[in-house]
Amino acid sequence: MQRRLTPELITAAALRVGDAEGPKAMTMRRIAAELDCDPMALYRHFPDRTALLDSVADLALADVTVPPGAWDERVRGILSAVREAAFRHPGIAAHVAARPPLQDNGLRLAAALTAALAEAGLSPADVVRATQALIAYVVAALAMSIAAGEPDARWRQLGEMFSALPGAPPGAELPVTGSAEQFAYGLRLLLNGIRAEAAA
Amino acid sequence: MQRRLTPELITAAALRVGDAEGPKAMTMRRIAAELDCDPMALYRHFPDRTALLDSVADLALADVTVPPGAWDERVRGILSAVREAAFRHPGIAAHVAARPPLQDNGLRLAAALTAALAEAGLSPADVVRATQALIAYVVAALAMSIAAGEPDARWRQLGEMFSALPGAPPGAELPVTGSAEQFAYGLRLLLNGIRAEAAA
DNA sequence: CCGCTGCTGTCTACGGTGTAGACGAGAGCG
DNA sequence: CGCTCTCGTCTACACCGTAGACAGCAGCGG
Repeated sequence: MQRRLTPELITAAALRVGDAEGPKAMTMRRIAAELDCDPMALYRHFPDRTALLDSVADLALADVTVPPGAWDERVRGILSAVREAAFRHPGIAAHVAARPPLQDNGLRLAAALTAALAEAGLSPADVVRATQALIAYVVAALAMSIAAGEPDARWRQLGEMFSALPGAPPGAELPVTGSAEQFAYGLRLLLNGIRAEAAA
Repeated sequence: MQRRLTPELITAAALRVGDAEGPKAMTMRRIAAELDCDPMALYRHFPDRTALLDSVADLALADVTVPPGAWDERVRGILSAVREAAFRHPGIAAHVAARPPLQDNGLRLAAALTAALAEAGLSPADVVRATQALIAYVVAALAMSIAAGEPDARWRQLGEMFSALPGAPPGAELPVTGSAEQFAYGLRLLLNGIRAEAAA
C-alpha cells in the first residue's frame, strides 16, 4: 500500500509502536499495520526481526549528545543520557539491555567514551577494557531497572534482606533498586576505580 | 505419565534440556517431553514459563560457594563463580542476564556480598548501593559475553574502532569483548572504587 | 516502441509458541 | 461408602516469525 518503504521509515514506525504500546507490541504484524503494509514487506529491508530491533535500539540513541567538560564529566554525561534515552523509549529498553546497540549512534558514543578515557591517562589497552566495562555497566543498570520495575516480589525480597543487615539504616531510607541514585553510585565507583588505575 | 511431579523435578529437567540443547529448546513442550508428561502439567506448579525459568536460573547457581579470605577476595570469588556457573549452563545464561535470579541461591550470594562490603567499611546505605552495582556488573558482563559470542559483526566493528584509537597497541593485543580478562578488569575498577569510597 | 529483468510489496500457509478451560483419575478423610 | 480436592490430560485458541510463490512496476537494452 505504501509507495516506497525504507529501513529508516520502518525503524521509525517500530519505535513509535514501542513507545506507544510497549515491547510486547513490537511485532512484525503490528509494525506493518503501523505502516499500512504487509508484514512480509518488512523482510525486504531487514533479514529478521532481531536486526530490525537492533536498528530501532540504535535510533533510540539518536538524540544523545556528548556534553562538554572534563573527561569524567563527559563519561558521566554520556552514560546518564543513554540510560535516560532508554527509559524514554520503554519499548526498546529491554532489547538495548540484551544487545548493546552498536550501529551509527552506538559507535559514535563508544568512540566518545574511548576519547574521554584516553584523556584520563589510561594506557590504550586499558582504555579499551574500561570502555567495555562502562558499556557493560549501563546495560546492566538498565536490566536491573527493568526487572525492578516489573510487578515482581523478588526485588522486595532483596530490599528486605538489606534491611536485615546488622546495623542497617532505619527502614525507609534504603536506595531503590534501579533508581537514578543507585545508577549514579555505581558509576561513581567505576570512575573512582579509573582514577586510581590512571594514577598507578 | 509421571506419578508425582514437583517444582524441583521440573526445574532440574528444564536445566538438563537447556544444557543439552540450548536456550531455544527450553520450551514448555520440550521440557514436558523430558519429563514424559503433558505440557499443561507444568502449569500446575509454575504460574507461567517465566517463573519456571527464574527457578532454573537460581538452580544454576546452586554450586556457587563463598570462598574464604579477605572481603575483596570473597567478592571477586563470588562474582567470578557466578559468571562461570552461568557459562556452564548456556541454556539459561541469557535469562540470568535479563532477570537476575534472586531465589534461594541468589539471595544467599547477595547476602554474602553485603557481608563482605560491610566488612570493607562502607556505610550501610552504601553497602546496599554497592551490592546492587556489583550484581548489575555480573549481569552486564554476562550479557556482553553472550552478545559477543553470537555470530555478529557488531563487536568486530567495535574492536576495529578501538584499533583506530590514536596510539592504539599493535593490533592483535586487544582484549576480547566478554573475555574473562575483560570481566576481571571491570571488577577491579569497581573494587578500586569501593576502597576509595571506604577510605573517605 | 517492445520486452526482459530485477526489485518490492502481497498473499497464503506452516510450524511453532504460551496458555485457557473442561474432563477424569486417584488420594485423603469424615 | 462417598465427598472433596489435587493433579495430570486433552483439546482448542490466538498469536507469533517467517518461507515461498506470485503480481505490479521501474528501468533499460534493443
